[in-house]
Amino acid sequence: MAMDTFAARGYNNASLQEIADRAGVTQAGVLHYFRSKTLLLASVLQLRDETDTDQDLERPRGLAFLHHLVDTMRRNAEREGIVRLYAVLSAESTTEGHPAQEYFRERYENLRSDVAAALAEACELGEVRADVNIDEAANAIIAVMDGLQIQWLLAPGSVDMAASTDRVITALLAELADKPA
Amino acid sequence: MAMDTFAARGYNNASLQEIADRAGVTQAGVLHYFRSKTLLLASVLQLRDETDTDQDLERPRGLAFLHHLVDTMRRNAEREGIVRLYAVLSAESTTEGHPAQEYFRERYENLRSDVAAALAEACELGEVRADVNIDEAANAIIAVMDGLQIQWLLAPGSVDMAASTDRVITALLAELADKPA
DNA sequence: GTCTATATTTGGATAGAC
DNA sequence: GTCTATCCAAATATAGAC
Repeated sequence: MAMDTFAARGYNNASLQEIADRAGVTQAGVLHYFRSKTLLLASVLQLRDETDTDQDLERPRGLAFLHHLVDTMRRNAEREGIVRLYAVLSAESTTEGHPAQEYFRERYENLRSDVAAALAEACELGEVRADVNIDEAANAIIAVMDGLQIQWLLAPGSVDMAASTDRVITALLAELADKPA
Repeated sequence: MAMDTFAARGYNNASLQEIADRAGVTQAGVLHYFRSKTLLLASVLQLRDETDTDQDLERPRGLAFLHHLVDTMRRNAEREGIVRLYAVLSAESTTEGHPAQEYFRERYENLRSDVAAALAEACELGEVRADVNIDEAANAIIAVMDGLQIQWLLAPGSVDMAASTDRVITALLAELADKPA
């Protein structure tokens, strides 16, 4: 599977040869199916999205969504491949002309609005105001998950991804609920 | 300068040719100086460390250290190159056999103990107990900075790195100060 | 549809001239 | 010390046989 190779090596350093070997076909065979390495990457990302969205049929709201994020981190501690895939590709995508740049830009945009909405719901702020505090907190929650994954990949024993994520969410919620009072 | 090329392309995708062009020498000239691409990367990372440590002669303690982290994020918003260098290389380093893997492992280890110490000092917990909460919070603070950088590189207008970092630190401190009471 | 063979380019690295 | 020239390996991609 191509996904495993991209996960192990990133995009730039992954060769079609290695991907082909792992899939049990020739390098030319891979290119016959996907027309280029870039399109192969796009297919891998699309496949992962479809697999993931099949699991969460309905997006939970408010606190439930935030707890769902913590659960995902807990599950991720058992899926090193997927964690590395996203960690490496998202950072790689910030380089000039990377083929996954648009993908990750959109991905983060969606994540930001989802998390911000969940935070607002959890605080019962409704949609009254587009509070800048909410956006800052949403960005921070997404960031902490991404950053923890890198630390965890390098030193799994020193990082509890779910616990640290939960701590940040709890702390931020306390602040958000406090201040407007 | 090699740093700029690694920052723009990451390690894998950066070619000695491009580095040489930017430095105004030939590709062979670069390899004469640094014996291999791997050693060149090591030199770049070492140079950056020396440059940075010249600035902070003495490590501040407690709250001052945490505020220093926020200041660094504020400064980083004006140094896209350095931000990208670390964001891309640290994620790349989690792949198999990456030459910067040991460097980042140590770097995070040091960061974790520095931030944990600062948190303990800020809460006046002294060194009484190696509280697991402190470590979770320290990991989270480091993580939020790393994650924010990736989001910021992809969408600078949507992310205030310093503000989000400050928010997380403040929120976590409030929690830490609360609970043991 | 998957293979073999090959074209084409590019990468890192070395040898030796100046 | 930096250059030119070159080597070798690896990568993406294409053409055409089966």
